[in-house]
Amino acid sequence: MTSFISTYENKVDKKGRVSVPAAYRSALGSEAYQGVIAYPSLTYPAIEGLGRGTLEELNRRRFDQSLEGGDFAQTLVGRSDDGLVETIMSLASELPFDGEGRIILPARLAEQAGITDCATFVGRGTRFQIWAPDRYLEHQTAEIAALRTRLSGGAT
Amino acid sequence: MTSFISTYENKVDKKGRVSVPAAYRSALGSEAYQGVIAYPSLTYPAIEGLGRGTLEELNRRRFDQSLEGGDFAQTLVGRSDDGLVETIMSLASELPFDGEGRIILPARLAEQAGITDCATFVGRGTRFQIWAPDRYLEHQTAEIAALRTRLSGGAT
DNA sequence: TGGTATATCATGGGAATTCATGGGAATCAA
DNA sequence: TTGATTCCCATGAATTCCCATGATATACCA
Repeated sequence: MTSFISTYENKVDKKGRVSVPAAYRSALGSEAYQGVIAYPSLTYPAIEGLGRGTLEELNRRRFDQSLEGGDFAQTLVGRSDDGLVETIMSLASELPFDGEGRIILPARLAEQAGITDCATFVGRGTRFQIWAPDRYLEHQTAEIAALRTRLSGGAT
Repeated sequence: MTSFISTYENKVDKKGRVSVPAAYRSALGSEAYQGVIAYPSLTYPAIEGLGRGTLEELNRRRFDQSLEGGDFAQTLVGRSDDGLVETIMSLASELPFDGEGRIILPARLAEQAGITDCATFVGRGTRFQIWAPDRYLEHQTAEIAALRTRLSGGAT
């Protein structure tokens, strides 16, 4: 299982290129396709990222499940209550690495996340996110505060 | 299952390197990747440590669980009630051993734990902690006193 | 039992490699 | 041609690798 952890802040140059942290790249090491899948977060001003292998496993499991359930309609015409997955698929881009392990952030995604000249890569386990550094700082502060409250109130 | 026990105090050199106690290293012996995962404790001024295998299993189970439950959206956007795992992933670092079994403490983690030139490794079973020696001493005293009180007050 | 040899371990410093970053040349599309 | 994209190479800084040392513990032998 590919695991993305830790956070890194890298620069975005004039051409829109950013180095994907070496640790993330080596986490993807075994995958045939060298690059990542990116799509906008629907809940935060951020870009979501996946390895290609993760995306494929997701789609395969979803496909299998709809066939086993006999829901052929969903498989063929996507008539499903869960439009979320399909919407994301349409918004997703394949971003290949250049020789130095960089990707080019699609303008639409960068804009939506408010990313200009710096980008923060945030590991989330099986996926990762790319934020504008200042927005992430803000978000992270709130995120940790919420967790601390919960932990001090409940179990360890 | 890897088991970390006992307490060790080691030096941190100018480069931020510390030897991981040999006993901990041999506890990880069977794991393919030689190193540990570290993240800040959210309740103490300390660093928490795990074997990589533990982290991988955590991510794998989370991934499988969301797919089997048909919650594909969670896999894609992490729309979930527990931000706990995702927050920890963002705060965690992979610390590989060098040839001598040392790791480099990330500045952020060391600072948060108040560690400068010495570090105390504390076995906690399936995970371990790294403390500043003086803070740990203090914490340990309180911890033991609290236990004594609880035990003498409760059972015969 | 005493003493020595051997292995393991924590620690230190210097050299070599990796990594992020920047710019220019080559390629492609229109 | 013109604009954009991709490929290739250069650079400095940070990191990792490699070897050396001393201390401690363990094994071995007389």
